[in-house]
Amino acid sequence: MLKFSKKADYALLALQYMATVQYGIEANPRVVNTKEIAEEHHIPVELLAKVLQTLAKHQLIESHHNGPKGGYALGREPKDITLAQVLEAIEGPLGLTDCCHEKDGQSQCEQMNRCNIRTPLSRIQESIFQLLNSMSIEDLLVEDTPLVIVESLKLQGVPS
Amino acid sequence: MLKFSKKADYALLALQYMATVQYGIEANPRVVNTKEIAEEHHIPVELLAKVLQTLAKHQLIESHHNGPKGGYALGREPKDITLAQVLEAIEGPLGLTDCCHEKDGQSQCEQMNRCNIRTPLSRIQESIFQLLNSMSIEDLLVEDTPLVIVESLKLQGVPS
DNA sequence: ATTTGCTCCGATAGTTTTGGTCGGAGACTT
DNA sequence: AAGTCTCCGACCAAAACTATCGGAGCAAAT
Ligand code: SF4
Ligand code: SF4
Repeated sequence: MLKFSKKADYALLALQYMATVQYGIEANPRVVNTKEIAEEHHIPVELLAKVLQTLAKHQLIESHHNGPKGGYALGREPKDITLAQVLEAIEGPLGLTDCCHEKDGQSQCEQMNRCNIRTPLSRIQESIFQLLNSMSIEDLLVEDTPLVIVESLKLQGVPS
Repeated sequence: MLKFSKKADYALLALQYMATVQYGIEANPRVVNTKEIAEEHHIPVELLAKVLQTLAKHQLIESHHNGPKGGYALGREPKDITLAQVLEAIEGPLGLTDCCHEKDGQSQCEQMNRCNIRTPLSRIQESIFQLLNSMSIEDLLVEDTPLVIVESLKLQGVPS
């Protein structure tokens, strides 16, 4: 739990790659095909294909099925594609708990009536969502990404 | 993905309940047994039992196996039990990606070498972790929890 | 016009995770 | 000694995730 799925990971990888091609330092705007991305990152081709299809269906990328020169390209500028959008495209609407976006009656959680942790959790949920929404593909676009782990980034003072 | 498991949910529910009993407004310090919590919240008894065992093993609660009057009680004060601790107790160490706490070589992710999204993602991971660590059981302890959804809490300005 | 290389879509296996169950051993109270 | 309780490990079923396959359609190159 609380972990990205492989598909989400692949999606981000692919988007980052496409963004680099189109908007990177050595910008070379062109469409890229599935196989290219897959081989570049050692991702199973067919699975990546389906991920890209899903992204296309959600308007995040555009498919150019133009025979041999077909492929995909970003649908908008990198900064207009937030991580939250990507994640929601890949794995339905995201929610920490079963209860958080329930429209009709209590279809899901049996203990909703007796539940005292719902509000605090939905608050956390909201925070995470905003965090994910505040980052875009552009933020992944740093060339020469250092592989060191950020050991202690400034804690952005969560109010107690 | 990016969702609490039932077990984690049950754990929080149970901890909240125990905290209420011991530290709530009508404080009535006593040990509570598994069945009581389960019936109170309509949780399968045996599953909750295992969750509680796990929590006990991680020192978050104390087991008092004293025959008929046995049960569990919090091991520390509610404010000293953070959500991150609970989650890690229930589902191993939490990490958004497969790559984030790898000690030895690249056991997991095959595309780690070509990966340009690792650093940004680990930053997000870190933010979420700190968020989870900044909330404790005490924060779940509000009596009469309002069921309204918090619409817009302060976004803690992620530095660009 | 035919071939080629691509996207697209649905269906389908294999595997892992999760949710939930069972039964026995140990410990304390009565 | 009997009865309840926790404890612990093993077990099972269902769902989700990962990955694979096969075929249809389309546009450019030949
Ligand atoms: S137990 Fe509470 S927080 Fe968890 S899913 Fe049910 S209503 Fe939501
Ligand atoms: S693709 Fe990159 S971010 Fe994802 S698990 Fe692998 S190394 Fe980590």
